[in-house]
Amino acid sequence: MLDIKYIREHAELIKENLKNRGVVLDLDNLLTLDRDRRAHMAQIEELRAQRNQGSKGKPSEEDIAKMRQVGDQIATLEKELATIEIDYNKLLKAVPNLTHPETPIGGEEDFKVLATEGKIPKFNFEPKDHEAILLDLGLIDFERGTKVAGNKFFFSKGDLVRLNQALIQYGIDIVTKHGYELMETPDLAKDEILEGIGFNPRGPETQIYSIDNNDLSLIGTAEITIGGYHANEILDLSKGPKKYVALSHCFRTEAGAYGRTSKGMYRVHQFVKLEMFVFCKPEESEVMHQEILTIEREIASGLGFPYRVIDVASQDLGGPAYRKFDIEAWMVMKGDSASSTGGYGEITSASNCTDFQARRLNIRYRKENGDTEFVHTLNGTAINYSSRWPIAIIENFQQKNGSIKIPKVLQKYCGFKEIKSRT
RNA sequence: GGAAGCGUGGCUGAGCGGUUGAAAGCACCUGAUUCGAAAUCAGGCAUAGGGGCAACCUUAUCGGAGGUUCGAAUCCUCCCGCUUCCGCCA
Repeated sequence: MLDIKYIREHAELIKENLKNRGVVLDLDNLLTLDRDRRAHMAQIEELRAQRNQGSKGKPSEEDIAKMRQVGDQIATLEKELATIEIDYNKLLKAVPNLTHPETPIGGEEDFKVLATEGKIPKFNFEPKDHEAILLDLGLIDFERGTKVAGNKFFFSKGDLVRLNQALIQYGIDIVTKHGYELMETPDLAKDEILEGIGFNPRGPETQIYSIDNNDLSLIGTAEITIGGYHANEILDLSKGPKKYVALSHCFRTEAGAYGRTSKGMYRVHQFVKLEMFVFCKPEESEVMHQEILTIEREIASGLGFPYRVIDVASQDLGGPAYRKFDIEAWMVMKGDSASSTGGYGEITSASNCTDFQARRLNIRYRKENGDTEFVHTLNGTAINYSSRWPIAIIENFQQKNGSIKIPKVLQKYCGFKEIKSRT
């Protein structure tokens, strides 16, 4: 959520930003509602002042009659105000965050490549996608996953499970080394927390599973629970930013997702993710954004598959992000023609959300002069399993004989150097 | 899941329909006293919104949301949380 004062005073800039982000929204209507809202508030306050004055001490019968009238007027105005505020809040929450000046303007394809690392593998055999490899090795069961929980759920088995655990151990060791406090979070959160972070828990376009007869939803990422962790708090950031790394399950309905990019574990309803989250002062957020990206690269580079870093374009940012860096790993499954051996697929996303989330979650910090100010929040993927990180490993390090070489850094965690068929 | 009790400012804690944004104490800040400190004395000490160049004015907030009333921290309803007891259970 943006500050209405800022919107009021920078209407043209906001309109430009809406255009750049491809968001259609009637800003003039919001400004009209804002004026109307404040006018109503002024009137109500005036009448309340009258009533407060009139109701002091023991009023006479005459005063009571008069105040009863004032009360009726207040009630009428309050009803009008409530109606105005429904539309006002809906519109205000729909205004996306401002955009970093260096963010490329444009759609999904208009990202800017900031860095490329590693060599694209050259296979002296026909490489397979992870689904085929894992099925051949007997380490994944989609059919029974579907039987038990529905399409896009699956069972992981044997050494794949050990690989998953190793990935998390490896990720935890690297991130905590950088001073991030390790947490495990609830896998469910209240709708108000989801909304504060910028998710839409219910409604036709939601990506979130919600629980019936309850205000709880399954979280799509630990970003939700860690953001909520400090909701309605005034933080002490005098000793530096608050940095967390949190492990949770992630649940996504992925409504409408289909086609080639949904193959195997790329787009699933449930996975596990280790997520970094930072609360910091506004002047620190750009540096923290770089730090998160650096840690993500350290994790990816250690595993040894090729990847690139992109500066995500304006229309692909989502509402809360001011700027977003994605790491995309090379994956065989991403080959989009018979001639190509692969393509890039997103494995991390690091967002600087400035004060957009903090404003709604009411998270501030105490400045040295005693004032409070909204913090900036940032989040970024450290690593995950049952989804894209194992894909990158399995597809890049597959061998001609159908086995998978395990990156050296993982071997001490999982206790084996390769995954091979047991038959 | 059932029953009872409770949720008031940074903390302790009064108030249970009418100058109560809220007594008192602790903590904290300023000043007096002191060579300095302690003690003592005087004063200050919540947050957010709206208006005003400003001094200032005004509204809201006593777990949350509604309701009753001319008027609610105080009464009613629902929700959330905490404590204790019972039940159930990894």
